[in-house]
Amino acid sequence: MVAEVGVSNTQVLNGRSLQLLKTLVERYINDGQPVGSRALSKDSDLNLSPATIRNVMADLEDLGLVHSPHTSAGRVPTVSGYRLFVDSLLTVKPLESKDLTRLHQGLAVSEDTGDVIGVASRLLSELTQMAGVVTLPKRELVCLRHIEFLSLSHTRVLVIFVTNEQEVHNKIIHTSKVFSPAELQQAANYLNSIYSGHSLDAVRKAVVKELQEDQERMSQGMLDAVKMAQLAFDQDNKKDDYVLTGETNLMGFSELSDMERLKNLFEAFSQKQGVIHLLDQCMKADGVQIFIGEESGYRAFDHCSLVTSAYSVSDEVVGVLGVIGPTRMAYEKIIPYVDVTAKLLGAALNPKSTTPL
Amino acid sequence: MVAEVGVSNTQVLNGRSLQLLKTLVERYINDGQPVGSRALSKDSDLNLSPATIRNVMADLEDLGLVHSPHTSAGRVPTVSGYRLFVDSLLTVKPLESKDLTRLHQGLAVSEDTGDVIGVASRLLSELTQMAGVVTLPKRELVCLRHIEFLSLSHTRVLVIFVTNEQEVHNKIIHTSKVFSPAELQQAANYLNSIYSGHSLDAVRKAVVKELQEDQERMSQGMLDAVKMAQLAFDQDNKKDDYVLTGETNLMGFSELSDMERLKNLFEAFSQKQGVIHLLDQCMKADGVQIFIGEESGYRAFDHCSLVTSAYSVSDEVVGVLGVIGPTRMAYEKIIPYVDVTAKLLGAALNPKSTTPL
DNA sequence: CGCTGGCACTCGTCTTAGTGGAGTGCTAAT
DNA sequence: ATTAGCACTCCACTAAGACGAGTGCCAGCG
Repeated sequence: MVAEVGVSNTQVLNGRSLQLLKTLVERYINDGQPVGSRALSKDSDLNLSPATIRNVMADLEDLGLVHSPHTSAGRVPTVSGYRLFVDSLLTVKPLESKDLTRLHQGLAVSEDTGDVIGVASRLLSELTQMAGVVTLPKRELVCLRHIEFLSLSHTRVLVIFVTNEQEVHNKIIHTSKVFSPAELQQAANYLNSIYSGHSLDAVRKAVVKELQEDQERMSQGMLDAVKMAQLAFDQDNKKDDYVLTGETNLMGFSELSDMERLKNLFEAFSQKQGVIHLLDQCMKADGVQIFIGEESGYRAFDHCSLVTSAYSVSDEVVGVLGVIGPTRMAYEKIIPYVDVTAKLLGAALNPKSTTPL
Repeated sequence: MVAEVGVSNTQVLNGRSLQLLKTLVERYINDGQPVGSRALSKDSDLNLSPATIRNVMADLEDLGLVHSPHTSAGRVPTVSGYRLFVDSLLTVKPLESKDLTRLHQGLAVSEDTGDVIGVASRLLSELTQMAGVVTLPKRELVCLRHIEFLSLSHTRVLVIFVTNEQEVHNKIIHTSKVFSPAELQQAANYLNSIYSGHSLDAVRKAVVKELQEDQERMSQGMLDAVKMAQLAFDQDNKKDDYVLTGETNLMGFSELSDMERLKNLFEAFSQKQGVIHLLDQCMKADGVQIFIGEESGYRAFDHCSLVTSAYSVSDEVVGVLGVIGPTRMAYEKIIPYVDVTAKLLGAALNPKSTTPL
């Protein structure tokens, strides 16, 4: 049932030890109490006496997979223990059908709520009873549909652009000269005719190139338009961001009942950049990725785990979503939640049937 | 120094009792411990023995202004006690100059960060070390500057409209027939020419009126435009909302260290509607308003106080801002913070110099 | 050699009892 | 009206003891 697995230590764990580690982790995840040899003896179907189990536990402890809070307590999995568990021992439970339908109806492609990201985040937190997080799609991979300029006053121009299906972004730029509404309209028309349908990243690059190379063969109007486009799509136009929901769910967990910890965690949430960096790392790999406790490298997350998955639109990874909860979480249920949500969100964002502008 | 004040009770408190209540509240706010007769005797400059003070305290307790946690503890102000204190006894401290400059530079009118609301909220939480909240300006009092329609697919039309200086709103509507981009452009032009510069509320009313009365004398194009406008400005277009920052500051206070309470509070924050309703009540009155503890009527805020002030643009109240913290807060400092911030925010939002579109 | 029962030991948790201090209410005296 | 004095209450803290859970180790058994 459980294959043998080599660990960093030269020693090889046999199937029985792994089996025991597995039931230990499962049991600990269930009731949060350190689990003793007697309980383990009953829970596992190995028919071993508590004494034997104690010997095995001593080995596991030597390997750093479990840990005893104090002399006369049972064992608790360490981070390495959890890691081994999720990597090799975990038996993922399929999603319950009611949860699956819940996800489907929430992220139905027909919906044009304009806030699919928010919906996905709420679904994650609702289903898992922990915190759900979804990054906004990467703008490099987002395609421009329409751009518009509005004069505010003097040289202040409001740029509005629509991406993908229905996302609207806006930014104020300062132009070098004063434009009439008609000129702005013309510039927008020009840019729309050329760049509509291209990714923002591509547009940015093209704009830079044009300004370097083709200045002489462009009309003044075209030149103005391109210059404004450059201002509009300037680097950190819209900083990476994410939607986090269900933070309050985290306040129920005993491992986060320490106010200091909780405060640090919530501060990390509102400062965002740490979380963003963490999530960015998950963009690289496909499929479900997990950070357990201190693995994340951020002190605020020391007692939390993060289960993430990248989501893709037309086979291109555009963002990450995931669930944040205490290290002691039901990974076997959370993983499929995250996995399926990522896939459905990708599908919902797909520019599919709708005809281009 | 302290005037006599009638209370709901027929009995009238003399100056001495009030003086004592005042120092009691001040002292309690300072160190959070129930204050005893001996301490009060030393703190007040009345030169009374502890025994006398005890008699006064018994009176105050009968009036429900103070309360004893248990037999041998000092007294703690009740909600009524706090109320009397802030209404009649409080000596407001002027703002420290460094805080004043901080506010001025943060809300300097020249800034066009586009996020003055967020800045105001952050300033409030930063200066008070509690949570800052600022409602978005009321849309009824916000004036339309420009409207634009973009066809998404079939009958789905994206409406974008700009209000005041630089705020951009968007919404997707479903039209009854399919429009060409040119038709949409025409409709937008028509609406802009008529309604630009009017408040959203006025536009909504005018639209309804036109549809009822003047249908026959309008062209088909005008009719379509007005119908779309109606969809766009339909009632709860953009629900009232607010920006809340510094929630984590609240996690340090001992009166909110109970996880259950804290969770309720944070859930109220994320559900928003309760807070919105509370803040709406503050729109009516001008100047600083205070809700102490259970006065708010929301259980989640039972142990919190809310110090608010409406902010106005050109003498018209458009929103509310405030500070949320534990009931035991330094009102004499918080009040001026809120007061000044409201005034500066109003000034920063003023359409002043910028010429209309 | 692996497994098991037994036993002494450790340690956290809970209860109980005891002590000290802070602060009150009441009463009698000024 | 104010005050000093006194008995009383109640919380907070500490110490001690009982209990229970679980361990480590050892000796015996297949």
